[in-house]
Amino acid sequence: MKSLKLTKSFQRILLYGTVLAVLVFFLKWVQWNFLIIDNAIDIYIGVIAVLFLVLGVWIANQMIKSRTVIVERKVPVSTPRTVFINEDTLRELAISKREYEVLQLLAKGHTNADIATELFVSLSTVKTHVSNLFQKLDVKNRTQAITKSKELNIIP
Amino acid sequence: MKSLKLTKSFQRILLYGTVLAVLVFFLKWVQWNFLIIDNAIDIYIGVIAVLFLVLGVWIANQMIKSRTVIVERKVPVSTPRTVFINEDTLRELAISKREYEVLQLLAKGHTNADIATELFVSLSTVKTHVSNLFQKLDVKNRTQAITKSKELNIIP
DNA sequence: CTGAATTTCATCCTAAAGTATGAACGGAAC
DNA sequence: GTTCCGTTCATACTTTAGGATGAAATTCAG
Repeated sequence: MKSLKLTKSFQRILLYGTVLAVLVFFLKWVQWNFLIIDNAIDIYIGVIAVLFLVLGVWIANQMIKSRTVIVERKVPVSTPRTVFINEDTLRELAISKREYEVLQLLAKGHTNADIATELFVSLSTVKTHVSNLFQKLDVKNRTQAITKSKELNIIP
Repeated sequence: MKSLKLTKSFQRILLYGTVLAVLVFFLKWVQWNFLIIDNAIDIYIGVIAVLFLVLGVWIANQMIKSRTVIVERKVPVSTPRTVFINEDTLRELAISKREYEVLQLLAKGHTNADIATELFVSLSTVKTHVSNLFQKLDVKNRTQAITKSKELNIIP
């Protein structure tokens, strides 16, 4: 990246140098020819002025290709849902892996009995997990647990 | 707007004209002084060249200012959630106003007793509404009702 | 290895949810 | 008017959820 930039700068310097050299030779030639005509010094100076004016414009254009102003524009993007799970919150609430599995199934609308079957544990175990979840989420029932979990982005 | 732009252009032309006039006087003065020194024509031409080079750069900058490119950059903004309620789905499911009120409170995690109190109706009424909702949503309990309602975008 | 946290399970009890059925009332449409 | 629909309410019953408590097995870091 840096070598490329240096190369480009070098090329530009070479270009400018060449242009200046050609210009100097051209000026010397113009000076020679115009000096034959007496008192044509004003015309000569005019030519010089125009030439350097154009050169100045050209150089400035080369230096600043175009002035680009970037305007940020806020565009609402429809997110499919909150995709990102807030794992920090999950850790803060000290919800264990197993409890989180229960929470996920609970949020799907499964009953405790369903969850017990799916996780191959007893109904008592599920109830324990659920009760612990309620305490950690600071809610009183499973519907509040679902709502709060979605608000906290700890479930999709 | 257009008159303002014309005025600005006029001001710019006046500015350029004044600068040129001042420059011409300055040049004449320089020419006068330098002609005293014999063969100082090269130095004089150098001064002219530098002056008009700078002038060219300045003019180019002035021109570029009016050539500023504005690029809009779209910044995605995450919407809080799906804001739009799918009222078509709501009508298709034939969910009545009162049932929808119950559904909204239900989705907030309120118990049937809470809903009864808030809507000034009896617990029996709420239970009836809830049962009807379950049938219309084709679910078996309130947690499934919440999940499905959110999926169908009929509640926020 | 020991202690803390996790996971597991049980039992008892209460509260809430959910089902089924019937009925009364009012408004809008036919 | 009467028919349909939404809303209201009640009663009885079953199921599920939730709370409290205790305890055993497992895991895992210090």
